[in-house]
Amino acid sequence: MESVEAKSFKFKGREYPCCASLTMGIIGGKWKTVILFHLIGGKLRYSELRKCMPTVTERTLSLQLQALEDDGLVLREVYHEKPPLKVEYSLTAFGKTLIPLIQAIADWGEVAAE
Amino acid sequence: MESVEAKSFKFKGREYPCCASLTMGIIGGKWKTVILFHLIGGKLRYSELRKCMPTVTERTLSLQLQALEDDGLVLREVYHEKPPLKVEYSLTAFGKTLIPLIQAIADWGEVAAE
DNA sequence: CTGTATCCCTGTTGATACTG
DNA sequence: CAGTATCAACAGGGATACAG
Repeated sequence: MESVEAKSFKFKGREYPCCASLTMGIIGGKWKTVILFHLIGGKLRYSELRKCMPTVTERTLSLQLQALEDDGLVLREVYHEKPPLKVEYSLTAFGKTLIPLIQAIADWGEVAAE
Repeated sequence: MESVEAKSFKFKGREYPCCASLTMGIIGGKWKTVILFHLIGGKLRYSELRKCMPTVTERTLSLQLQALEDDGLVLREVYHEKPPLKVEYSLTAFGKTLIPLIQAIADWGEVAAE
């Protein structure tokens, strides 16, 4: 059909009108890129993430981590062997495909900062 | 000082806790990357942008364009020579520094789309 | 043609307290 | 240690009508 480009992009059941908005729907929001950025270096415990991001609340961090996990970007591993509960977060293989993008976002932010 | 990394990133008077969140503060939101993506190809009139983005409302498109203009990413040129008012939007030099990033965002979205 | 003015709804984020 | 529950606040975004 020669209609005016009505094609849409789908991901996990959500629809987006543009490939750019699909990406933003996944990594957008105030904290997701920050979490992903810190996870580039490797696994981090919940408490380590909080130290990296002192201004986020526990609730928000928890919610964003869940969203990232649901989208398959982040892996959550629980070690409950002994009382000091330990949970580690890391990038999945799919999440790692975002590394160049996250790095570019961080780099641009450094340059643009006054 | 050896404090726990309290440095912040500033842009246009706004403060961000991380270089990644600075970038997202500028190009984040539901529509900004879509607008920038369409402007990569060159100047576009208001009505042309609307055709590219059929699902955005006039109000939102207008607000987002203003925000992009305020941040110095987009140039707004008005031609009011004859009644059919004409306004063209284009990327500024500063806005063009975002092209690789926007392109990467769009590319990732295409690959991730199901 | 290119917007702005209202009004309202919703999602996201935050503060605080509490639990396994 | 690693969260969840609850409540509250706010900004982004949408519908519609109107203006330069």
